[in-house]
Amino acid sequence: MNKYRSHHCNELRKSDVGSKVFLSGWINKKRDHGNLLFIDLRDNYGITQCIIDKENPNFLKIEKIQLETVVKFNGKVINRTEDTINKEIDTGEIEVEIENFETLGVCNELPMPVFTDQEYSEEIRLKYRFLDLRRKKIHENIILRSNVISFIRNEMNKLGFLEFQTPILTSSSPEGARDFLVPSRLNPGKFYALPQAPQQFKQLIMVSGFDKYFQIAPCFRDEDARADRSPGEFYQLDLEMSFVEQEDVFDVVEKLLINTFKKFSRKKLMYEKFPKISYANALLNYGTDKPDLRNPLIINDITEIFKREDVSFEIFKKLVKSGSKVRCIVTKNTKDKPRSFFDNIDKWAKDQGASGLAYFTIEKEKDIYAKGPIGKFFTKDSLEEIMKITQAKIGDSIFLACNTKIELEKITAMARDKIAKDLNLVDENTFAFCWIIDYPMFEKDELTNKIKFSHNPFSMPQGDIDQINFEKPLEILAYQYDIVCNGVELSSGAIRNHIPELMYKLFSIAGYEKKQVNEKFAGMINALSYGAPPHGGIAPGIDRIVMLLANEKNIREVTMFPMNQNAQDLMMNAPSEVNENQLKELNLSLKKTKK
RNA sequence: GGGGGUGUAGCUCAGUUGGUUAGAGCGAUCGCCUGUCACGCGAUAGGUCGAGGGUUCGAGUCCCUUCACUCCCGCCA
Repeated sequence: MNKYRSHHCNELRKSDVGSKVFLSGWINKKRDHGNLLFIDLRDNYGITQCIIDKENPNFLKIEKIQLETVVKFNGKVINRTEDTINKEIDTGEIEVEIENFETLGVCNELPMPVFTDQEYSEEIRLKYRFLDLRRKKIHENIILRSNVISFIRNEMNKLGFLEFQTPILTSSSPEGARDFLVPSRLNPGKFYALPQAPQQFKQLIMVSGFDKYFQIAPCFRDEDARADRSPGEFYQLDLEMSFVEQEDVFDVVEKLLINTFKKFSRKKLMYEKFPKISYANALLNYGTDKPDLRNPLIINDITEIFKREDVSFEIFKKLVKSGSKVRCIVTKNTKDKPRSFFDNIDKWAKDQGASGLAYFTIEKEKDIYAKGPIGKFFTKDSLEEIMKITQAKIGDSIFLACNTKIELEKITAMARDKIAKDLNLVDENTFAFCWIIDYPMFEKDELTNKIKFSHNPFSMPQGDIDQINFEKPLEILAYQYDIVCNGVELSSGAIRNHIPELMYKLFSIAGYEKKQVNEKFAGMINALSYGAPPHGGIAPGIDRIVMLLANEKNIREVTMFPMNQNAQDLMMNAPSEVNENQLKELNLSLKKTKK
């Protein structure tokens, strides 16, 4: 038995009544009745109520102890009377009668209270993160994170994956996000980069013959923060497998995620087998490549309707003639919704910078007709055609917008969320996973008009290699895939291109000469020339998985020591200035900045 | 880099149309209280109203500039 505690603070029960114990923990709360004092003593495991009265010579001293002081109490476990039992806590049937005490860690006046349900500014929470982390909700989130990670690690081991560490100091790569750079003392003027992901290393592990690899890998990207994106660093379950096709990766990850989500959440899973949606269809039907499938609304293209003779909605017809498209969202059985419902959505769309959302409702008296401001422009036949394309029924309403493809995707995606919210269509108690597949290998940079890799330059293009038409690079699809859950992008992965000649070819389309590829991806391109197995993998984001499981909207709620939006650690004062000597050793000098 | 929101006591917030000495709860300090579990009661201390400038007889409140935090866009192979 150690000198600090015989039991932790969530251990004593009725059966312990009468025994002498000693507990250590934080003073969570005092209730001082003047001649009788209740103290809630808290540790990682729970709370035990301790009690002392003025008969005890220590009473006055204990009465003065500040909240959050760390103390050790010696005492006797006593029974609580029936009417004083606290059912809220596990130790609520007993209490500890304090005999004497020892202060183990003093506490100054607190900059923020620990025991309250109040929200505080992030600034104060991050500066005093060690106090913030004592609070129940976030304390439990961090424990959840630990449990999720060890569960995943265990599952991966069971599946025969080997866990390896890869370098943190590596080389900068030209593709992707901005790198964090680390100057090299021994190589003046040269820099390491922190890895954006262990991408090349995990492929090299496959070339080295290890067959199945995983790692809970830190990834570093110098990009601006969002609620679901930490600045600087985050963690991925990085995994890679040899001799696999896309479906083999899907099998492993799908089972792993289903097991994990079933174990750590009570929410329902909408699909036990993740639906697969092509990138092109995702953009068409949801307006985004990270659709929230809890939302049942679907976007349809009805451009063709506006080429018909019997449709007289001239504004749209004119735009369609000049290349615009028309897409629509059907809402089920909304014919009796008040006018304000429709107008609010139209007004909302205008607030988003769109030209609004036109709408009509399909009704039937003798014949089918459209009711609403633009209803008169549609004939019975054209409405029947719309109903065929969109699966709309009588009593349903149709919201439509006309614009270029990209603008339409943007506004319809937002409208889909907005309308579902207004109609309360999203079941918050559900997880809806899906795969997004068939990503294009290349895309056109809107600014420069140049062809660039749309995702991972190491992905394998689809189809027979001899048959690929490199003249039309934008039509080449890749074995590249994402997992999306509730509209959150959880991971992306690919079957890799392990054929050097094909790699050079694809890089040349994106504007890289063979020499550049050899320089920038030296380790990997070289390795692929010495017997590389076909391989592929994926990397689900750990932080976002825990965020979903903890039902949090902000990634800092599941991160122990996060940085703020400006990538500063307010507790550790990072980043900070360094002294002249350090700079000199690194062969660096600082430009004078205006201040 | 751009747009929105917020900034008043240690913490969370209120503060009307610009008008007397800027308030409350929690926390702190002091006093009373033997069954509370958000204990109760009374008192005291605690303020550069984020900062700077302007309008005005008068600014927490209106205007301009600026800073911090946050959400979003850009960015995130």
